[in-house]
Amino acid sequence: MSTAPTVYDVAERSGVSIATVSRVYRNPDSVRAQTRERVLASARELGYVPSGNARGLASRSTGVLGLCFPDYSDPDAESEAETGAGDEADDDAAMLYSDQIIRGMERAARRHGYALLIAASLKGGPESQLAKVAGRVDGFAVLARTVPTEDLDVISRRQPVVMLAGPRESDDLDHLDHIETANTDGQRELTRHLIEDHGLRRLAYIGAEESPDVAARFRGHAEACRAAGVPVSDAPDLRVAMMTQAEGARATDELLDRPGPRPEALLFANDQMAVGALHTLERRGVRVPDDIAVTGFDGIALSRLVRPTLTTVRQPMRRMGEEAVELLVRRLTGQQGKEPVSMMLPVSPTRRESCGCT
Amino acid sequence: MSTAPTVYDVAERSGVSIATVSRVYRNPDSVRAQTRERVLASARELGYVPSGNARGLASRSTGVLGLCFPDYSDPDAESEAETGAGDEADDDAAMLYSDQIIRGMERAARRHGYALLIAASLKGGPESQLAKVAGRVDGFAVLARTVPTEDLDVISRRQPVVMLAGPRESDDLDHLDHIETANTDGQRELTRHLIEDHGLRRLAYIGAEESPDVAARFRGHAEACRAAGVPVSDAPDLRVAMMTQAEGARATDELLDRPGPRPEALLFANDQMAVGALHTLERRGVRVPDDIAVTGFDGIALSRLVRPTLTTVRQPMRRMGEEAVELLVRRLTGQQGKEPVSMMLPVSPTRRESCGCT
DNA sequence: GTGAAAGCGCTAACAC
DNA sequence: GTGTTAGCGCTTTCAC
Repeated sequence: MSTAPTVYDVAERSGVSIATVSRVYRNPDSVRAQTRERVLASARELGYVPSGNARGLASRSTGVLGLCFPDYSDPDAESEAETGAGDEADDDAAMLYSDQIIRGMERAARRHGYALLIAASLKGGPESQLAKVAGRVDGFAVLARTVPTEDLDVISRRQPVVMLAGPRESDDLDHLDHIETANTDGQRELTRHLIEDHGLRRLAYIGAEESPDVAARFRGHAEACRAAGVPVSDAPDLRVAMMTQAEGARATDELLDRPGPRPEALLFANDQMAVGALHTLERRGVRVPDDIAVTGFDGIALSRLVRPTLTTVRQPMRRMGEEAVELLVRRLTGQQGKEPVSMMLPVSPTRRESCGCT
Repeated sequence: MSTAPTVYDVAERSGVSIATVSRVYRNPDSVRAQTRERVLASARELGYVPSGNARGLASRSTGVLGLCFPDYSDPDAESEAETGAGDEADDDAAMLYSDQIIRGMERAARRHGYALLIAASLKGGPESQLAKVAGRVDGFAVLARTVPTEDLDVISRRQPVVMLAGPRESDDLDHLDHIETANTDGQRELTRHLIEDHGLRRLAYIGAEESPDVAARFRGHAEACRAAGVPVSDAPDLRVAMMTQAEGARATDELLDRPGPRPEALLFANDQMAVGALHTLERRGVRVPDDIAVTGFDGIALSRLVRPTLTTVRQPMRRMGEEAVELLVRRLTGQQGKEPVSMMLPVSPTRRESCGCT
């Protein structure tokens, strides 16, 4: 792995100038075939590969798009741990959000000739992965709430940034492009379904604290309740810290142990919690959906694997990745005006067994 | 997006030299706190982010690892298309190999402070994605048969490269590090199970042409047959071009229509084909596993979703990604000797319904 | 603790 | 077609 050969080495070995070597790689047709072959030959002999760094520096573009997402490793490990024996589903069947988005972005990036740089953002500060990614790509997407707002603000001044999933955080970031899913619409429809089609009226909503996504979903829930004349509080009936299976299981116990009539339906702000609830309910001998309905949100693979299968709202994460890339590419090619773009992707309420359908 | 601010801008604005600005980002402690704050402040005001390219050029390292994988988009689209209505499983539940490997690599890379650059390799030539990736990373992994051997040969002279899945191709690449799974062992055990535990003797093996993985798997199959005195040919009973569901379905028809006694078991070289076979068998009214056993290979998520659930051999793709990163990092830090490493990861034969178990 | 200066390997005018 | 010459923005000795 001594020192990598450079244009100079190749130029010297093939008796041309470095400019010609460069041309062979950038625009082969601008070099006489014979010369080109000679250059390519010595490049091969030397083991020459153009330095992406030097190229990027000189040409001011990298041909790479990026994605920053939250460090899910902890919650993930946790959910794996408490899933318990016999249920390997979480381990490899469950595609995380980030996986889906990565896939979508990679596909779209490929179509446009870009590669994809991915990194989970750990710590903040100047040493953050965010800065690293930002410094190495032509533009990138960030999963909402992954990084401090102010950092994004700074970075978005020098390159296109698109925020994914999760509403606009504040007016400060109003100049950022932004793609979200129809959280409110999806939850409103699901709640309406429970009320009108299944005749349920005692609904309990469970979500995390301080999550804009949860807030949007709860808003839809509340709207549907009010529209149907069903009582609903101003906030979720129960708030958890992390939206994991463990927390969903615990929340279910707490809800069932509360005095007063048992809820007819448990509406969770995500699938993971709903799955945890399913476990708890089975343990307690409460039948789903006969005794109580359960719904989730997201449409993760696991939602189709559990029994009963989970009624949920599917989010088009893959498409979100694709749209993000399309938008970035448009920005980079100047096809997109100055105005910030705000896009809302439709979701798909999916009725399965846990609400009493089928 | 005008022109991005540089060290010079920050230096000037904060009244220090560019060296100091650089130090603030590389080694904050080597700068007096007061100076540091001043620099950071103007950086923030200017919207400064260090250029990864310039950094990489000057320091000769990128802090990025790479992965090149084959362009699966065609086969994937195909399998999605023919899956037909009502079966959305393929669409978002099925994690592809590459997804699993990406996840494994990303996790491991993160632990070591690296980001991950991923790219599907399309065309060959100097313009290939391979060269692009190679030029932008400190080291990378390649899914077997993704790129021409000679290209790898050249590149591996200047940076660590590890081949994933699939045996050594040739002696030319003997100096490359290499991680594979125990294809032969896994298939041998599965075939043995069918013969000894289920008493089956008329086995048909279906695999692709020219795939080293298939060759290794078939080898295990043949060994198990011979060890049990079961007749077996020198090659798979049927060879397909692509290992898709469609081909698996077609192959099943062909096999069942052949004259002579019907096979007691269909052993496919991957899960996708086996799933296709399941569809065909159901259509023809052949019961699985009562009338015929079916097995796959890989352990994709879909294998657990189909009915009957598919007996298969699970490959630890995620772990493969992790091991690849560990190996690359060891190479980069000089912790790994000069000798090429060759690693074989164990697989997990997984007995489910389609072979008659459970 | 901070500054000055010499590259890192390539691209992009601009000449020839 | 091909060569010359400046940088691109940073890191890195080596002085001070």
